[in-house]
Amino acid sequence: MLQDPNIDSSLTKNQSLVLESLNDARGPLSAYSILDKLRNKGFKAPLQVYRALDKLTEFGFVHRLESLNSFIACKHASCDDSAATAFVICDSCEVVQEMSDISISNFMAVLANKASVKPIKSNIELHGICNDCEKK
Amino acid sequence: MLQDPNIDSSLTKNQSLVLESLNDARGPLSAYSILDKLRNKGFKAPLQVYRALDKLTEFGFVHRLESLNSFIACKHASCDDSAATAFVICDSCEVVQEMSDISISNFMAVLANKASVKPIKSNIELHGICNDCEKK
DNA sequence: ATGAATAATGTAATAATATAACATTTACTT
DNA sequence: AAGTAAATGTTATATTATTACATTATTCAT
Ligand SMILES: [Zn+2]
Ligand SMILES: [Zn+2]
Ligand SMILES: [Zn+2]
Ligand SMILES: [Zn+2]
Repeated sequence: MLQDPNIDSSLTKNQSLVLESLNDARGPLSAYSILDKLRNKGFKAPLQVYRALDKLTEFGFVHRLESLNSFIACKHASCDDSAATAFVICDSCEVVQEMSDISISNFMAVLANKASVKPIKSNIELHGICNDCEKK
Repeated sequence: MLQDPNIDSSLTKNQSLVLESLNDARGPLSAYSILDKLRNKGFKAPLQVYRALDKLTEFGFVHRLESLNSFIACKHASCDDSAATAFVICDSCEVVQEMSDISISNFMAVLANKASVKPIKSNIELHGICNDCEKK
């Protein structure tokens, strides 16, 4: 084999296929729509997708959008554990912006402190109408 | 009838029953666990619960926890539309704290502005381990 | 009061999302 | 090569949510 077809050689075949699907998509995908896209690559059962998504999420390559029951490839070079991320979702065109800056992490740290909770994972999703859709 | 049994007389019977279930619960409930609690009050189908939850959410009496696919009664006198709310969830004991102050609203307004999006609804959920569970 | 319009409900069927269980294969370590 | 851990294949099932359509209750103008 001349070249590793995986984007990241540490990924397994199923993980690579799922990540490619998400990278190719212009928006978030449900697990079952990923399954449908990968049926011609041999995928037959939802668990193949969910297992790959679990790992990809663990690695930080994929995020789950809780309010949409769907998944999206990380748009950042690396969303390490310390960096909290927020998603801004247009309810009209379904475009998702992934925002990740220190002010988000700081805000969540303050919130955790106020609530006397040791933070594990934060989930911030803002639904609205994007500029382009608003103009129409 | 001497007295209206509803907490809020504007609520219908099904809405009141669902809200009472959530008020009685010590944590968030799934729609199906609400259904089970209300079978002895005549509930037979999930739609009875989901329809009541839709209205209660619209009125601001109930919030949906997206990351848990579950619902919780609002702990504030009134969570009006302008006040963003954040939920802090202990992954060990499942206690949920509802936080609502102006800094949360301000933070989401800044986020919306950065993303050039007109905000509709925000969802902030922080998972962690609460003080009590941490000590154990 | 009466009838039209609106809102809420009842009920059955089905769709959409996610996991459990167990056998098999592959990759890594020694 | 043998042993271990990780990943995969496959079937069945659990959980969450909605569609569709008939019925009943409430509201409001006449
Ligand atoms: Zn990311
Ligand atoms: Zn848009
Ligand atoms: Zn509230
Ligand atoms: Zn706790």
